[in-house]
Amino acid sequence: MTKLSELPSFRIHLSQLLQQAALTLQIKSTLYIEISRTKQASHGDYSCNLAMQLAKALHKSPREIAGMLINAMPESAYVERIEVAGAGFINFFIRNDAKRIYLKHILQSGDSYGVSSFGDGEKIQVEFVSANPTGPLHVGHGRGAAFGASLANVLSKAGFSVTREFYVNDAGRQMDILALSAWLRYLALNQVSIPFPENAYQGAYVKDMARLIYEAHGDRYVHQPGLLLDGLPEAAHETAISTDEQLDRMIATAKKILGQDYAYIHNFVLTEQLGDCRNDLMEFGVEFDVWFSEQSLFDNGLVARAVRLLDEKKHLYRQDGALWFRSTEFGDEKDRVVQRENGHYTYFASDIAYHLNKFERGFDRVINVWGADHHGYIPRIKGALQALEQDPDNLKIALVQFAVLYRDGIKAPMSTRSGEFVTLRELRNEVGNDAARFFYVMRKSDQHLDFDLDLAKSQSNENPVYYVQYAHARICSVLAQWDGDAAMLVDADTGLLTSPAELALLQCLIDFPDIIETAAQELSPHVIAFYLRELASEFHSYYNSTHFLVPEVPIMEARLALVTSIRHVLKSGLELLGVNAPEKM
RNA sequence: GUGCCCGUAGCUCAAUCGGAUAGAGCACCAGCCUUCUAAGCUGGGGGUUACAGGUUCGAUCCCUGUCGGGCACGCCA
Repeated sequence: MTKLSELPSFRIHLSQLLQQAALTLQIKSTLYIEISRTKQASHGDYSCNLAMQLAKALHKSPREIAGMLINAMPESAYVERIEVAGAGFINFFIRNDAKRIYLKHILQSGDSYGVSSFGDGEKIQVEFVSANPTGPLHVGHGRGAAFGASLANVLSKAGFSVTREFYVNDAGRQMDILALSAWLRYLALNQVSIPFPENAYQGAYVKDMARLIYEAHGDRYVHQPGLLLDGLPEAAHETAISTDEQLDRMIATAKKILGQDYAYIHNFVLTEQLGDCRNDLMEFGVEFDVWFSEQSLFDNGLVARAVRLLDEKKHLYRQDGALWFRSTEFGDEKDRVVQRENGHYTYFASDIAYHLNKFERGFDRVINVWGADHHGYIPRIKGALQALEQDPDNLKIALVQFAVLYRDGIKAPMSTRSGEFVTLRELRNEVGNDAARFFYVMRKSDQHLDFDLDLAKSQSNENPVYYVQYAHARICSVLAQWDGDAAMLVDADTGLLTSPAELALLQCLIDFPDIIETAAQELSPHVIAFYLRELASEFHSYYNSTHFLVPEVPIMEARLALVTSIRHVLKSGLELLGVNAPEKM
C-alpha cells in the first residue's frame, strides 16, 4: 500500500526541478519559485514566471532564460513536456498517468484526503464570536461564527494544532445593564412599577428570564425598590445628567439594595444567556474548546499584573488622575487609558492581559476574528503586545465585515439594545443550517455581505449549497444502484479515463490539497466554497454527458473510481464548511 | 475634520498577493428528461475593472490625485 507521503505534489516537484536548473546554471537568486495553476489547457497544467522575474538581473530576455532553465532541468517521470510561452512563461504539461496515481490515493485515504503537514503542528488559537452574553446572537454574529469555525477546520486539516476559543465578556458594564434590566422586569412581575429605562435591554428574552426568577423565588428579590427611585433625579430634564449616567446610578443603587443577591441575579442572567448562546452555536455546528472568562482575569490578578508589567517597562504615565499607556510609541493615534480615575481598569486593560495570557499559554500564533468595526482597535492591542515583548506579528486579526440585512429591499435595524434584530436562530430556522453556513462563507470575509432575507427565505432552493450537495447525492445514488464493492475500485484500470471531462475532473481533485493550503495561508475559507462549486459543476457536466453504469465492466469501474473520489472530496470539503453531505435529496 | 477599508457585467460576488483572452451565480433569451436524481446540462447576449495620471516586459492589484460609499475616532465594552 502506498503511503500518502509518497503522493507527488506536482507544485513542489516542479519547483524543485527549477531549483535544480537554477543551481546548474549557477543563477544566484533568492526569488521564491512560485508554481501556479494555469487557466487555459493550452498553457499546460502548471506554469512558472521565474524567467520573467530574472530577466532584469541577468540582462537577458525572459524567453531566453526560460529556454536555458528548461534545458538545465533534470528529467522527470511526471512531466510530459515543457514549453516556453507568451512573454516567457514556462508551462508544464503533466503526464496523464501521473495524474491518475491520485485516484488510487484518494480512494485509499477516503475522507482524509487533503490532510497535510503544511502547518507542521504549529499551535494556533482561533478566537471568534466572543459576543457579549447579553442577548441572543444575531445574524452578524452568525457570520463570525461560520467564518471562524470554517477557518479553524481548514487550519486543522492543513496540519495546524488548533484551539477554538470564545472570550466571555462577563465582567463589564453591559452585563450589569442586563442584570438590572432583568431585575426591573422581575419587579414588575411583583407589581412593583419602576419606569424601564430606554437604554436598558428591551428584548422579550429579558422578561423571560425575569419570569424564571419569579417562578423560582417569588418576591425574594424585591427588597426596597423605592430606594432605586430615590437615588435618581425625579426628572432627567432638570439636570444635565445623561441617560447613560442615569443607568449607571441605577446599577449602583441596585447593587446596594440587593447586596449579596445582586450576584445571584448577575450570575443567573449570565448563565442563562451563555447557555443559550452555546446551544445556538452548537446547533449551528460551531463548537469551542475553551470558554475563557474575562472575570477570571481579574480574579486571578492577571489584569493588575499586565498593567504592572507595562509600568515596569516604563510604558505608563499618569495624567488627569488616570493611568495611560503610551500606545503612540507603537504606532497608535493616541495614548490609551488602562486605569480610570475612579480606579477601575478599562476594557483595554483586561484585553491586554488576555492577549498576553494567550501567548503565555504557548500558542505560536493567535488569530482573532473581529467585526470590521473594531479595526481601529488593532494598533493599540498590537502595541501593547510589543510593549510586553511579544511579537505582534504572531497575532493576526481577521476582520469580518458585518452582514447587512435587507428586508423588502430596506436595511433592517440591528440594535441589540432595542431588541429589534433578526436572530441567528431565526435565520437558521428559515433557511436551514447548511444554507446559512455556506452562504456566510461564500464571500471573502472582508467584503460586506448583503443578506437579503426575502431572497434567502423564499428562494432557498436556489441557494448554491444545494448545487454542491446535489452532486454528492447523485453520486451516492449511482453507487447505490451499482451495488458493488467500493473497496474493489482501488484496483480499477484508471488508464481508461481519457476524455477531456475526466482529465479535467482528475486535475480538479488533485488541486484539493493546494486549495486547503491556500485557504489556510490566506485565512480565507471562501476559496473552499468556490472550489466545491467548481468541482460540482465539472461533475454535473460529466454526469450529463457520460453514462457510468455501462455494460463494459472495466470502463464502468474506472468511472466509478473517479466518481467515488469526487464524492470523498465533496464530502470532506463540505465538512470543512460545516455543511452536511446528504446521500439523498 | 483625521485614519482605515471598499468601488469589477443589470444584481450579488471571484480573480491563485504584479501574469497570459478579467471569471461564476442570479436575472434574461434559445434548446435538452422512455436512459445512473431536470435542485441538473448545453448554447447566447452582456465590461474603457468609478475617473485621470504614474511606475514596468506586463496593472483589477502598487503610487499620486479626484469623485462616490462604509467603518472607526470615549477615563464605553
